[in-house]
Parts: sequence; C-alpha cells; structure tokens
Amino acid sequence: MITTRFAPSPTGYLHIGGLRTALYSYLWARKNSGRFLLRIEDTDLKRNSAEAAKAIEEAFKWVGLTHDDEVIYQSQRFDLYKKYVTKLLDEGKAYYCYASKEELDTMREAQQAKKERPRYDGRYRDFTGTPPKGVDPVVRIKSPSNTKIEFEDGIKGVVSFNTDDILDDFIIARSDGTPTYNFVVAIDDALMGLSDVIRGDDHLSNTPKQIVVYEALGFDLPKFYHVPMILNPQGKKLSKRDGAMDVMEYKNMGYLPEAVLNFLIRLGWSHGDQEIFSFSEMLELFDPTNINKSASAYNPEKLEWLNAHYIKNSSWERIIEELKFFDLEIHGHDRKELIVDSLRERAKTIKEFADMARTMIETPQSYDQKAYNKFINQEAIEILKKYTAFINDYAEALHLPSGFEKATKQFMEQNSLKMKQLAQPIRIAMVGSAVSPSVYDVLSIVGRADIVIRIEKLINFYEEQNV
RNA sequence: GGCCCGUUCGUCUAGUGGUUAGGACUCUGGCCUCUCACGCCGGCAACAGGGGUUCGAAUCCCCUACGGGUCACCA
Repeated sequence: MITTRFAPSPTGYLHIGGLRTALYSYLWARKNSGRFLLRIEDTDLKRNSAEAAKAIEEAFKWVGLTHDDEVIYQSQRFDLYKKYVTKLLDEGKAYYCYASKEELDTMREAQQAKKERPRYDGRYRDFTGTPPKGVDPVVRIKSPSNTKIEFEDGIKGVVSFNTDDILDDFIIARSDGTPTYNFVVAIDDALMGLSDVIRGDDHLSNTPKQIVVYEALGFDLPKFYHVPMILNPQGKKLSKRDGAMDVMEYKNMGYLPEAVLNFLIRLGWSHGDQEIFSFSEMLELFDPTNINKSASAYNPEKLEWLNAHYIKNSSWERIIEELKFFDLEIHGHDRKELIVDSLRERAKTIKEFADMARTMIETPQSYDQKAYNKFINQEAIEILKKYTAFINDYAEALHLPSGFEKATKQFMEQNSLKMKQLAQPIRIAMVGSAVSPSVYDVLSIVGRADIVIRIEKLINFYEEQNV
C-alpha cells in the first residue's frame, strides 16, 4: 500500500510550491489506491497552526484535493516523542549534553578559525561524571562516524554522504524538553506508515539525519523523492516579492483550479509531449519517477494560456457560477449562454471575463477616446440615426443574434452600406470601445430597448461636443 | 567555505549511443474577419565549456564554469 503525506509548517497559507508537492503526493497515493495524509509541523509553538491548517484545507478544497484521516498536529504529540527520546536514552543511543550555548559558541569559533567544519565534538557523549549545576541539558543522538549514508532517491538516483562530512551528534530534544524537527519527522513518517515521502529538494540534506533516527529506532525507511524547487520567472528563488505565493491568490486573479493544477503538474514533470491533463488523466499517468531532476522557473504566460484553454472548454453554467465570485450575476437563460459563448474565447481569466461581460451588460459611461475620434463623425452619426429608426420600426421580434443579423443586413442593403461602415460605430455605442465580440452577439445581449438608448446616448454626446 | 544536487530554444519540456535535436508557451509572418480574440498555416530560437570512452555522443566517464540547496536548542 502506498501512503504519502503533505507536511507543511504553518505559515498561514498554502504556498504554490507546496501545492505542487501536495499534488504529486496526492496523485501518487490515489493512483495506487493508497492513502494521502496531512500533518502540520508545528513543533515551534509560536505559530498559529489552527489557522494555517484551515488555510490549507481551504486551498485543498478549492483545487479538489482531499486527504485521509484526521489532520495530525505535531504539537499534540509531544508525549509520544518524549517516549522515543527516553527509549534512545535508555538504550544508550542518545545522551544528555550539558554544554552551554556559550561553550558551544566558542567551540564553533575555534573550529572556524581553523577552517574546520563547525560540529559538535561529542564532549558529553561518554560523560559519566556529575552534571554541572544549573544547566538544563539537551538530548543528543549518537550519530555514526567514518562511514557512508546512502539512499536511492526516486528522482535523483543514488545519493551518498560521508558521515564525517555532514553529521555530528545532533540535538533531538531541546533543553526545554521539546523535540526537534529531524527527530519528529522521522518518527511521524514511520508511525504514519509512509511508504513514499515526496517533498522539496531543500530536505535532501536533512535526509541522512533522519536516516540516523530511523535506524536508531529500528524503523523501516520509506522511499524518498526530492522534488526540485520552483524558481521565479527570472530563474531565482521564489520569494514574496514575486507576487502570488498563496494559492488562493490565483482564485482572486480569476484562475480556474484545473488550470493551476495542470500548470503545476507540468512544471517539472511530463508525459511525452502532452500539455493538457484532466484530473483523471493526472491520476492515470502521474509517476514520480519521471519528475525532472532540475529546478524549474514558473512562467505566468503558460499558466494564462492554460487558464484560457480551460475557460474555452468549460460549460457555460460553470462559468456563470465562477463569475459570481467577481460579483457578476447574469439573468436570463439565453442571455447567460450568449454572454458566455461570446466571451469564452476572449478572456484569459474569469476576472477579465467579468470585466468584459460588464461592458455589454452596463451602458457605457464614457467612450474610448481613440476609438471615438477614429470612427465617430458626422457620417457615422447619420448612419446611427437611421439605424435607430430602422430598429424601432422593425416589424419582427428581435432576440437572437441571427435575428439582428438578418435585420442589419436588410438595413445595410437598403442604405447601400458595408459592414465595415456600420460595425465600429455600433460597437462604440454599445460598449464604449472598438473592441467587443461580434456586433450581432452584442446587439442581442444588449436587447432592443437598450440598443436604442445606447445609440441615442452616443448621438447626444456627439452633438454636445459639436455645438 | 564544506557537503549534496543540478545544467537541452527566453521559459516549460521530449530525448536513455546513430533524430534535419521534437512539442508547448512567448514573440513573429500570413490566412480567416464587423473590431478584438479564437482557429489554421509558417518563422525565429537550445544540447554551459573542455577533455576522454566509442565507428558514432545531448545521451556514458572526468575536469572546469555557473546555478541551487544545506550546514541552528527553525522547520
């Protein structure tokens, strides 16, 4: 059985890079009918873990990820960790260290002065004397020396470390009794039954320490996969200055969750030349073995393209639903469908979609200067006047774009006009600019009564300008 | 600085000893056209450098350069 986990430290929101490793872990577990667990790494009690967990659950919900079991909070498992500290102490695999901070600092400085690697020198490793008074000891684990620690990473291949290069007897419990990161991670991963640990590249050099803990405690090692980092568009480390770090920001910007997931799965992973992955295809095709070895810069244009793709291919009901988030409620079944179909190939985000829809729904309050200067002149005004009269007197009912097309063509024929002469003035009257969907669609969306109002408004504006 | 990891078009990537080095995004030329988009057809653009191994290397090995990660009583 495959069991994976996502184990963020509580920062208050779900990071975009975090979502990617969560997605990989999720997919790998679900694909294999396994379990995907969530654990909050809140051994540092200063942060608000309840709020952080809530933010993660919210983001998971938005993109459609679900985890099994209850969320595990490390802060609630201190008793458990303490038992393992005691166990190692009893077995002689760990020991109390009474070295003070000052003592350790001077030791470190001396080492650095000699250009040596700063490391704990093991001075209390075999200590049997009387402990110094007034020092709360830390607990250190006995690390192996003069050997190698190797493991097969599912992404990087065999990774090998010389213990003397990287290890010392590191602290597993602080002087206040609280356990440290590398200790609890190993315990929890083992106790939670993880078979596969998929996590960020930045943990690669923690892995040997965790292996020391696994071995001291007699736990089986999981398979590790260290996923390379996501870089900003400039190829540098992602930081808060790069904008959207919080997954929920993407919702605010009008991105669809399926676009975000598709973007993320493809960033550092591939399946041949395929670019578009539905959720079920992700489930079917994902395999952590072909995650790329190197870091990848995220490029906003591709996300945008993906988002546009999903907008184009969403049902109109879905888009109407999404538009509500941007305070846009559209009434009328035909009108909803028409608005969506006229804009779905034009909007890159739902936010843009809402903005464009508003230009058709609401009477323009001003006119785009350039477009107005270019297309609105005495001749255009005369045409618009005639057109208003024509629409007013038109005998048949006018609802659908096809009806407006038929009527407008008749009008053009009667007046020997070409579409080119008519389209832009009408467009400016309807939406205030020279850019919109097909005029027939716009006309149909605006509706017969408002068409007349909007044209008259433009005419009035023109005449006031030219008194 | 030590250790670890990495390096194919600007970006995401395919490629696992023999390819005109493929696709996608971006940019760009054209077609379509009532504008803008969409769509379609085309274009620009890459194996970090140097040594080996081999009949033959983007692919295997070594070195260099560059980038990243990590070295806490943070996680």
